[in-house]
Amino acid sequence: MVLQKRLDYGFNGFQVPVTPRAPRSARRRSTISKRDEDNSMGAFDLLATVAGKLLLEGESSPASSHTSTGKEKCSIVNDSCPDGDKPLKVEPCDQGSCDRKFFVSDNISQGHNQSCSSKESPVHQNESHSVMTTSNCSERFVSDMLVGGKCKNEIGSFTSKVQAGSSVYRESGECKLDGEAKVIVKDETNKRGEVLIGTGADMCSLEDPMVWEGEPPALVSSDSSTKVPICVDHIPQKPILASRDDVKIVSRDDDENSSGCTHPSTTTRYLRTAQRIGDRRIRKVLASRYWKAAPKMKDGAYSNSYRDMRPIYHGRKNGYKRQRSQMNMPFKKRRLFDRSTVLKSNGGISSESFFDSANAISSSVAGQHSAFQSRNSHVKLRIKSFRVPELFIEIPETATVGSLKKTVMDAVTAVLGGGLCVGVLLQGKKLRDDTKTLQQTGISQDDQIDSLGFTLEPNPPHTPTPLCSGDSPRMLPCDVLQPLTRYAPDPSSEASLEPHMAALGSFIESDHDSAPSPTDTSADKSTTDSKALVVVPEMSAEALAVVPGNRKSKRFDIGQRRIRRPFSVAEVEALVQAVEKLGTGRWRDVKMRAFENAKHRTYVDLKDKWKTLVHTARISPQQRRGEPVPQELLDRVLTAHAYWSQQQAKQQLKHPESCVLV
DNA sequence: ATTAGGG
DNA sequence: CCCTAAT
Repeated sequence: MVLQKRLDYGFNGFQVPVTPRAPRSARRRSTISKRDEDNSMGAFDLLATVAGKLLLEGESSPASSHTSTGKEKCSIVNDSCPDGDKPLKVEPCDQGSCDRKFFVSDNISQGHNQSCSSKESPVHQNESHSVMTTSNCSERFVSDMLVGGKCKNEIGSFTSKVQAGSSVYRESGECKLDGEAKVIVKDETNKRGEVLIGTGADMCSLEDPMVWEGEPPALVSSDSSTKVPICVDHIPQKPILASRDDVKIVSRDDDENSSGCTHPSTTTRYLRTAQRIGDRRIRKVLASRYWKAAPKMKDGAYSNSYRDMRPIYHGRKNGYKRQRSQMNMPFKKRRLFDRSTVLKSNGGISSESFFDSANAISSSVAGQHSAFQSRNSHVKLRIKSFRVPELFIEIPETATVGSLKKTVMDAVTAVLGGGLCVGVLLQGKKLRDDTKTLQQTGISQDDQIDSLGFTLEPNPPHTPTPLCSGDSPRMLPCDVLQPLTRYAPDPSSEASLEPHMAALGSFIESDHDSAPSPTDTSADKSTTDSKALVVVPEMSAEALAVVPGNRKSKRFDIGQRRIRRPFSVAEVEALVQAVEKLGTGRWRDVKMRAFENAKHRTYVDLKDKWKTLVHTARISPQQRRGEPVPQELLDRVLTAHAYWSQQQAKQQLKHPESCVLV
């Protein structure tokens, strides 16, 4: 048996909150709640436009692992870059079938990585590029974001059409938001004459053939013969004017009704190895099923266990076993094998531990978005880009590039398809009342428009709720996870307040609505610097998982494995304390007592955690993994376990009749 | 819906 | 964490 080497790539800025499957309880819930509807119509229906159309597309796409298929959305462009950072970018693309709008490639030049990219892509050295590499990465992508086409709202209450023109600004008369406002996402030719949307090689740095393996990603053009790849991070040497018709993307939303939706959004993040220098972490992590999705992988390639703590040989054993058993498995079961292969981590460059605290996909609209007041009293906005939270990916060295692409794609897709909703921030403050008009909120005012921001959030925002927050759990300040806030050298991150994601690791659910967002404090900062737009805090992944944002996300949700959320010491502490008090057979009570507000922790989870705690306490410290649990707690675990085991035995002696014969 | 255990 | 069986 060969130990499988896995490459860990921390995607700074991806924050991949692989949308966790909704808790069972949630999954059982009714389909579409009122809230869903409300949210679906939330701010500009960007959710539907952006998340729904773009991301979910990957759902049905075949699992292609070969780069030769040209179906991958994730591309690793520059392999010449040493071990250090491997920039990746998520780009909107269209494989012709409009199956997916995103793909990831890594051709972003980085400030500290100039030598690499410059070699491959001379263009990176030009002035326009320096912008990206230095402080304006995200900004650049903003323009990339093309939102357009017709999108029929599923709720059917209204139709919105957000369009993005290419270099030529265009306004759609059909664009309607709640019948009140028109949002035009415009991609304007920038001053430098750079156009983000163009055709063919002009658009992206194709110096490196690897960029577009197979068929070049392109938008579906009205003229089917014309492919319009959208790569924002590569600044075309010359401006390319594309007519609006050139950028039409067929929406898959409602096959019958949706005609076209264009909104490729691009985000650039850096893909980097989790550790420095050629350091490839060798881990055997993730359940074998995580990797099952990666086609063409040999048995040995499968990860062996999800606990990262099992003997290697289990890997093969399990992989084989699963592989076989899967064949005779009902679909319901089988689907579980195709789960996401991504884990979310703190993404810290040097951070070792996985930690999926912020389950929030808190994607934020990074970068500036400019707004324009049109003569029709319409508010025109240009959203430069949405930030995709950080992702953490692990993949065997033996995996193909294609599988890596797919893995990344899946991760991104999972995140985006998990039910995103759009949040609107003004002056750094979140606008929660969806019923207010842009006029009322001030969005339409010239002086306010620059402080407007959008965020992509993992879960539908709470509907406007009363001031009282009693209904929602609050986040404990403790257990703040610093690493989470790490982002790639993206200038926009400066503007974004990182701290917001901090507390997500807390076992106490945070309350999106009531918890003051860090953003609030920087309102003035946003205000003046249009570049620094929003930041999006909030949302706990949990919330995300609980209520699918829309039908699509719902489908996506199916079979989605819950994201792994290691227990924090604080949680362990709470668990231990509760068990000491209640015993080991009353998980329901333990849950209610200590994890009432931690919706993502079910009593089964607690029971399982206790099980592992007992195990952990029994093994040598050297064998333990993950965030170390204070020995003191482990001692208490053993003590409590012993005590309650004894109690249980006593009970059985007293009431043998209740004892089940084995 | 819970609990207990194996995977 | 998932999945099941048994309550």
